[in-house]
Amino acid sequence: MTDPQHESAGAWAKQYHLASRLVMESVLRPHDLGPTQWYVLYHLATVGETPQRDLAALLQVERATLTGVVAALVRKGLLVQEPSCTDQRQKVLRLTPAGAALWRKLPDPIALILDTAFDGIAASDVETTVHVLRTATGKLHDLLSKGTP
Amino acid sequence: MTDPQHESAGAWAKQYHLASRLVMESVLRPHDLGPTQWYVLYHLATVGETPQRDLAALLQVERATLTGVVAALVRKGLLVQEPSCTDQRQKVLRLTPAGAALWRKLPDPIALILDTAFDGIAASDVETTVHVLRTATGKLHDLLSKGTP
DNA sequence: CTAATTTTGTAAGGTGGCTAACAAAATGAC
DNA sequence: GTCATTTTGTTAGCCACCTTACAAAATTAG
Repeated sequence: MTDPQHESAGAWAKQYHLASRLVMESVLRPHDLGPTQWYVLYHLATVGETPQRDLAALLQVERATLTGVVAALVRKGLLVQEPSCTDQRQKVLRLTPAGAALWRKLPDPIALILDTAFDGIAASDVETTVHVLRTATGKLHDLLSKGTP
Repeated sequence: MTDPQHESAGAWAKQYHLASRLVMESVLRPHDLGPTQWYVLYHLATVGETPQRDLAALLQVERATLTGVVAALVRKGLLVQEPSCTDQRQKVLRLTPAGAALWRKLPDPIALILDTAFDGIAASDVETTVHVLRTATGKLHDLLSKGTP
């Protein structure tokens, strides 16, 4: 899906993203977790029990997507999903002991990626990159909201 | 899937990538094409008939993935897949007249994305961005090839 | 020439993303 | 208090990508 004719910052953002996802997947594969599954565990382990609704917003995935990811983790016995006592529509997610134990053994793929990827690159250049990509992303979102009212 | 704790250049590459894919999908949706399908048409329209094997390498997708994409386009009558006369394992892909006609009517989503996203950003900043992302991507690939021999 | 190996495409099954339609619970209007 | 609306999660169906395993054709070894 790379496009040799249009080689540009756009293509490189994609290349970087794919490479970092490959690293993440290769780190997590031995533990039988996908990247999104890891993010869910990460959040529950560091922040504690969380309503599923909030998690969808935090991870920026659709409710329906999270349903599937959570179902996979519940199937593996790593977390439980129980109805909130104050609002019976909501479900609260919490690590099981097995989930917490797994988390303790898990490497941190994000730290590995950042340490590897930006090692030796000037901080100011990284800042410029973040700024350019953030600006570009904003413009694309503007286009989307204008183009599709 | 964004990760507020680790918000960094890593997350922004992803954000940009997702935004550009959304733009591409919204441009192509009226024509009932997905991004990868568009890239296949793009290549066949600008370069001419191509062995499926080569196309997989050019688009950087797995052979198995391309099988599905090509099948969808064949189903729509936009291209044909015929065995090579010199090597009967290979299949050569070529636009049909219908595919060529559709291509002529199609907008160029890549041009739209690049024009929108990087408009008004200093060329030197874009160059820095490309350099940082390319370097970071290279380091991640190094890690992958060393880590998994 | 035959037998082993490599190359090419396909099939099956999983992940993770989306939308749309739905049911149940909570909330607001009146 | 009842009825309409909003919120929450699930289901079902689609897309694009992956890996593994396979079959058929081509190439290489002997």
